[in-house]
Amino acid sequence: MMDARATQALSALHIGEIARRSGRSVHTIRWYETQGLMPGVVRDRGRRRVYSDYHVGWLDLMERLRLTGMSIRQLREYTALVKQGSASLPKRRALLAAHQLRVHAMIAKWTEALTLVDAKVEFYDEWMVGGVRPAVSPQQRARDKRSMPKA
Amino acid sequence: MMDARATQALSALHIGEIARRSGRSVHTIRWYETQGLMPGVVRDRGRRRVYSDYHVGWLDLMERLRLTGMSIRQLREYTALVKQGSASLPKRRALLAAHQLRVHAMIAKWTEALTLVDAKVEFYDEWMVGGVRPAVSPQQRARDKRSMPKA
DNA sequence: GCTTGACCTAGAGTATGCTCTAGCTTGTTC
DNA sequence: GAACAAGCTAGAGCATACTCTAGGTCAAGC
Repeated sequence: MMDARATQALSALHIGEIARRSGRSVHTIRWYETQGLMPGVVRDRGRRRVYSDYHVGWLDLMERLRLTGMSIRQLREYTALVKQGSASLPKRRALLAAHQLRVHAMIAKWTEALTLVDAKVEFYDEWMVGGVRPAVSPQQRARDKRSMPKA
Repeated sequence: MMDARATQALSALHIGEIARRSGRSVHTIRWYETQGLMPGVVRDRGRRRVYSDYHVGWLDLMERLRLTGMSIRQLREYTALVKQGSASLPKRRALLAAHQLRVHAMIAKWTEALTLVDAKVEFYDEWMVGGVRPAVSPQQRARDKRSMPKA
């Protein structure tokens, strides 16, 4: 049976290992720390950064938030809240919920923007098949599509 | 009844007007031109750029493609194809269709990334209501959500 | 013909988010 | 105790996409 020290040792990771597990470079992880995005990083006697499994999950969250368009500035705000402990729970929840709303709005915007691209593709198809430029402009077509999505 | 010259005159726009109509700055529109993103721009006797209604629609398309993540480099490729005339129709269609696929893939990726944020929000809710940190990690919760979306 | 506003070119500056280099220290292995 | 990998800090460099400045030109109204 493993004792607490052994378990602790198993989840103590140096920067190279956490870089490998998170798919980032060591440079990026150190830069994240300078930007205030890495809570609870301690150092060993040789001043090396020591991470745990927690940080693998943390970097996963950071990646997802970045991927969905959250800026480094906002990630810093969120990280600062996490560092404050459980008193900041309502604020953390609000920050993430606001982000969710923004992402859903962005998806709606993208979907809307794609209507014109859809229309362009169809327009090109007709043009290629018919050999002549179709009369209806893709802009008009996109408007039609939006107003009558089920037609 | 309007003759061809009058119609032409009506749709002849200077850069300030097209900036106003497209919601961009004149700087940006000139910069787009240097980047090869403005096909068919002619000059008047005083070397001023002359646009038409076509360019308003063009800038709308550029905006939608940018918004959905297309890079300036790819917009340049697309514009170059448009400048080549109808011989490039199959390539244009392919470029736009590939972009559509990328956007749909991106939306799927975003939706997937949001599962963890959803889980975090629920986790915070429980934590706030219960006063103690819930046992299940948001990472675990996100995994559960993905594998059993209907549970 | 002079003022005024819009336009012109060339190029510098900015914001964001990394990404890498240089030069040095530390821990481990033989 | 020497070699070597991995880590450290400070700071430079880079890609993308604008955004703006400086210094001049042009057209239209008075």
